Amino acid sequence: MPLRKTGKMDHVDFVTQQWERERPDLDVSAMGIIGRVGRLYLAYQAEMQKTFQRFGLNAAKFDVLATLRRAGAPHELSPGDLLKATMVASGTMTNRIDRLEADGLVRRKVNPADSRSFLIALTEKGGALIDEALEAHVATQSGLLKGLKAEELDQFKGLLSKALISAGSD
Amino acid sequence: MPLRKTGKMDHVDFVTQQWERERPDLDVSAMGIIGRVGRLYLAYQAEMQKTFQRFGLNAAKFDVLATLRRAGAPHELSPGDLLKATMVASGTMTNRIDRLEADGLVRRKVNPADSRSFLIALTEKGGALIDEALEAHVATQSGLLKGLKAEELDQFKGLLSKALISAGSD
DNA sequence: CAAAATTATCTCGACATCGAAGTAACAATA
DNA sequence: TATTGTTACTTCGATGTCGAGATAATTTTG
Repeated sequence: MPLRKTGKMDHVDFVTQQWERERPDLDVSAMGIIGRVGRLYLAYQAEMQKTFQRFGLNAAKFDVLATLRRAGAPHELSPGDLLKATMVASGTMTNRIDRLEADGLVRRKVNPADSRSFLIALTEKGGALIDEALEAHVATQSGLLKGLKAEELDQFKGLLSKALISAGSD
Repeated sequence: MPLRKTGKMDHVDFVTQQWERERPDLDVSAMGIIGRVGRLYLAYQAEMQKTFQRFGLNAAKFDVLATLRRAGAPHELSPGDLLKATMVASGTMTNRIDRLEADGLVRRKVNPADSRSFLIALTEKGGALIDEALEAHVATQSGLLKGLKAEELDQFKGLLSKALISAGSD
């Protein structure tokens, strides 16, 4: 008789329970945490993507525009700077810049200090768009967390930081 | 003068601080949580991928094999069942099954109940591999969380569940 | 029972990503 | 200054994903 997902069990509970039946020799308790982090990440991505789409953007484009914007005036960074900030591969960044340039949201300027490089600069259009999209984005993010009280958010943030350290990140 | 990441500030703190300087009108507190969930997800993925690679797998293949394994004997599901369990698009699942079949880890069997469909079955090789890989995987997951005490893990799981509900998932 | 609607899977083109190799410019050294 | 090494970015082939449309089988309806 196969297990069924019932009542208030979420998907991660269901999977964990399946494993406990099939491999009772294994301790799958960590999966309850890590699985939920994964589900939460996907839920956040899906919701934030809707916001990006309202502005003709996706997460990749938003990422680059936002990095330029929060770098401060004159909103110019080299591809290498953007690489470090966004943690993508080099070819990926070239591609992202190409597409943003095609959209007229950034432009490649000569880098007087180093002609192997460029300065990627927000255009006027790009700056206006990211400022507007950002406002919607932070509203979306606040909405995603509105079910948690201030005290819970503090606790949550603390545990996330601890978990990041435990995972060897940051 | 650009901000610098210093001392025990993590990346998310750095980004948040940049935004507070550039857009002090916005409340970016939610970003501190959602950003950390993202970083944590990436850290987990990177580490778990190393385990998969030791067995010649990636997350996509592991996902399918594990779904078949935990479904219980006879370890057969239709592509549609796998679709529902793994939340990928239909073409993605076809591709995953093709590759696993090429590796000799699953095979397509006729579905006596419905000839539009198939049964995707673990081969002996696939079953042995996923059983072995799973043991390594749960060990990896436990290791990722070893910096948290049992009480913290309980709290964390509870907050993750609340956050999932708040995000409208599960 | 035949026609229409639904369902299950596959096909295929578009797109994003990675990362190794290529190109060009800069920096260090003799 | 000529050589050698390093750095910055781009190119390009492989891979994975999505999702709309195609195909074939099943189920529902008249």
